[in-house]
Amino acid sequence: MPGIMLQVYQRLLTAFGPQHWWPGETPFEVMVGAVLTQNTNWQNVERAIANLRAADLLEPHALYLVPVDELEELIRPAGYFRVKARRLRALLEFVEGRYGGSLEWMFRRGLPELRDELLAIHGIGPETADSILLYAAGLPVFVVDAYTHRVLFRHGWIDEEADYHQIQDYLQSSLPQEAPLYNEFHALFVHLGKHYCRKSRPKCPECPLREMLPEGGPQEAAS
DNA sequence: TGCCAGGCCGGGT
DNA sequence: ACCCGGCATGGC
Repeated sequence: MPGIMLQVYQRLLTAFGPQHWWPGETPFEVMVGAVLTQNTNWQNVERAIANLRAADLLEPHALYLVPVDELEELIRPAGYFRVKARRLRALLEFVEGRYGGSLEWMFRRGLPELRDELLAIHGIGPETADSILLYAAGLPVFVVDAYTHRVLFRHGWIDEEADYHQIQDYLQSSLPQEAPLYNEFHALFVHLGKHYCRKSRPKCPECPLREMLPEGGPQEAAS
């Protein structure tokens, strides 16, 4: 009998199909997107990325040479643009200073050292670090986000107060440790969270996981 | 038209 | 240790 999370994965995959989800055309674009999407709609991030692409700046050394105030204007559509410009600077200075601007060299560092290095950068928290590790470097790290938390909590599979690493451990210990699986599963969580397991007005009756809800419906958030 | 979106940091208790 | 405000744009 397969684990519950494997069953969830199978159901979502059957219902939605493979997402082939890759949040960028290159590893560097993925890295930039990971910072820009912090608490922000992906659609806004795409506008900011489009600005960077139009300016031919989707490359570590080129972007590193851009002054913060210019960077701010380029990424303005992504929101929190002053904060994010500085977070991107911190990341770029790290890549430049520590790895000579080479993501190849950076990714060669591997787990768990690279994760620790990323977390030490100002403005890079667990989700941003893990997005870079999974989607840019292809390393087997499950990305936990607000959608993941909500889906797992509403079905009673985790506590509402479960922190990032508890949720990550739960998923990684329930699944084969394979990057392609984590990649696809995370994308399926996002799709589910956006269209069915939404924050307000969830569509549980039509959700592919409806039969896996606890007795009496989804867990409600504590008041 | 308000509410929300793929977080993270820093300051106050 | 915990809680909370700040950060900002654009779509539904």
